[in-house]
Amino acid sequence: MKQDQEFFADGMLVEVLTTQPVDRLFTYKAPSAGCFKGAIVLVPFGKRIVMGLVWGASTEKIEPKKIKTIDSILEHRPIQPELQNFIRRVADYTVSPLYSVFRLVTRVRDIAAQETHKRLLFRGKVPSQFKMTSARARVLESFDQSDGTGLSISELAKLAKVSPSVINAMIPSGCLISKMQPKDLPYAAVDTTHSKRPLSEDQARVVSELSKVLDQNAHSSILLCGVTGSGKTAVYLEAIAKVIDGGLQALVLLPEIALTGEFTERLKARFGVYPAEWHSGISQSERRRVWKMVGRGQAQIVVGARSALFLPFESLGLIVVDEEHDSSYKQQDGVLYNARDMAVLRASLANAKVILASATPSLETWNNAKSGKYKRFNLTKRYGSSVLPDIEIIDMRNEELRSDQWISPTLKTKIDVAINNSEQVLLFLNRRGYAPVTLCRSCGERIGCDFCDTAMIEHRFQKRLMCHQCGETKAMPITCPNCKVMGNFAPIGPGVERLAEEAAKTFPEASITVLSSDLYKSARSLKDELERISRGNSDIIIGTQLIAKGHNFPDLTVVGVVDPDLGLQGSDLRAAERTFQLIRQVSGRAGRSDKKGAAYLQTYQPLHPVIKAISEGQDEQFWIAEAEGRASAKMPPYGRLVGILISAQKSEDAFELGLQLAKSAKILNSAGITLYGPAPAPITRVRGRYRVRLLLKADKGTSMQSTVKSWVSRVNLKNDVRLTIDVDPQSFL
DNA sequence: AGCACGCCGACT
DNA sequence: GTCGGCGTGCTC
Repeated sequence: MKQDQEFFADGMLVEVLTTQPVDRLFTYKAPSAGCFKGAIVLVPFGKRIVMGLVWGASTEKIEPKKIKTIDSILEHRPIQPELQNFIRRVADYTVSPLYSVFRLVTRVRDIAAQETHKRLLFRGKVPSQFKMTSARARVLESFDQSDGTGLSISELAKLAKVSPSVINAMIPSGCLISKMQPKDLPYAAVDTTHSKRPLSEDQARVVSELSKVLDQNAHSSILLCGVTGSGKTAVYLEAIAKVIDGGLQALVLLPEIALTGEFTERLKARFGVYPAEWHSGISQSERRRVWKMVGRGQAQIVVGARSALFLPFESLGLIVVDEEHDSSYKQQDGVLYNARDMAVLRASLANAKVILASATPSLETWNNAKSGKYKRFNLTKRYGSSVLPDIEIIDMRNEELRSDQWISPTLKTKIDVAINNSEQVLLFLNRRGYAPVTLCRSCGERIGCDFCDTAMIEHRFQKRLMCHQCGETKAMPITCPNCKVMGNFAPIGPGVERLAEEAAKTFPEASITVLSSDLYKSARSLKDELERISRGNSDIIIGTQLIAKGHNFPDLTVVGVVDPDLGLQGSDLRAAERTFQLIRQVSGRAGRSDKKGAAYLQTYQPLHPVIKAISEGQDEQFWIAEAEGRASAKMPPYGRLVGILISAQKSEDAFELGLQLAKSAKILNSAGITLYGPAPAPITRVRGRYRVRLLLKADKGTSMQSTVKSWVSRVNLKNDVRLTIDVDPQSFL
């Protein structure tokens, strides 16, 4: 909800948060025209002019002659108190300096620049004696299909598939009108009545219950839980419609930018217009447009990645976090925040609603719903006539299979049947590349990365070895780096590329596609490939977790989970949960439209709780068991964790700091925090830097941040030693 | 982050 | 003498 801000007249003293890496506020004089709290300004700082945010009245006593005056105020409206509070709360929660969070808000080039203009065409009347040609007709037709906000000559030429000269020749006749327009245009208004689709009984029930919650004038968090194919999207699109009708803005977060294309088409079909998009694939000029329009309320729906959470909305009414359990919502560098949790925080500060949507919610969210903190709505049936796939276990202990093969005889017969019926098959293996390990047969040497403490993974399509930690590649060596024997290397274990090789031999008639993030240069080329597959141009699709994230293949009836045991290894806190979510999602890809599907899990551990829960459809039982395990160990969400990672060029330097911190563990203990470590990180070296870890654990109710901050600030970091604090860590590597 | 200041070693 | 290496400290 829009709010008016406090005003500071000429010469009044205000505190300003700058983008400069100094963890404090600075006092300035308000400019002659005055300024509002929340204004984005330019201020003199040392010898330079930097961007800043008017934080509030200054209470600091400082030498008057030191105080400088604010240079200028950006055209942009002052940011809402809600966003200012959000900046502060995110900084506190993640133990980051304020300026680093402020930088997430202003990470747009040229927002300080003056508004520029460009020439755009609009539709005019066709004069009576106008000579119509097929090219000219195409131009007018393309125009009528556009959203009416104006097109440049080159855009129109591209749409109508004509040369720009055709268009230029049409302008004098008056059927196209050329006008100078501000470069950053408002987004076309959403029409919430554009195309209401019929909802199933199940969906209609949830929409009507949800509406009651949306009508309340208070913040609330909602878990929208529904099996794959139950139509969660259709439900939350109606929630968005309701919020837009109420004059507020909506933000939809997606975990993967590859999904935005399909999603924006869906919004266009429902609301008649494309939404504003915000993610790393968007051009600088489009970013600036989104940023400005969001602040004026002229972008009603924004679809984006986690960073969209920091946009300066004029009046935010709803945030939807789709696939809320997805681990990519956790930012892995800079400010380490979880976009799902911060979405809930921002919605509460903005007095807005938040909908967390998932077929397989995170244990955190599941627990919040159970305790009543979140309202939970369930979609229990698949939309239309489609039914959930059968899930069967293939007990690998009873299958005869060579050690360099991974498609069991049982799975092979299922695939044969599907292909004979012209149906599609999906083989899921969460491992990129050809083989995860390459060994020398003569001496047993494992080819490792020169900069990290990890194995190099063979990528046969690129004909290179690749490090999945740092991205470094090198050619396959000719001789063994250890024993110098020539060309005697053995690939160990499967990757998707190797599985594809086996599939090609086993099913010589089938057309096979491999989907793996490293095989596509852009989101665009991946999207094209997904569309090609949807049209049925592939019999067998082999993919990593990329394919688990919501893309529909209508002819897909058989899903083979090649190695479901893979994710269960390792000591990761969330290994079971993540494996459950991943296999559940992948299995759900089988059988849409009107064809029943089946998923097969090739496991050596058919009695493992995760495998059993999935095959027996006991989702709730799984959560209950997982919750019990975590609660008894006081692990999240029933306890709190903060990870500390120290890295340095020299292993001793990192350890020295770790030990120094451990010496002052007393202040942690008296605040109810237990310290574990220091210990070498599981991956001890990444990009040539040695890593040492510490882990802090406390009871659920404990607020750890301020204690951790003062504990860490007691030590100073020398030369190249770096320390990061990770609140609610998700990875412990 | 950037920039000035300042305290050392190596050079025209 | 004085040029420039980069450790230290400051920015309203």
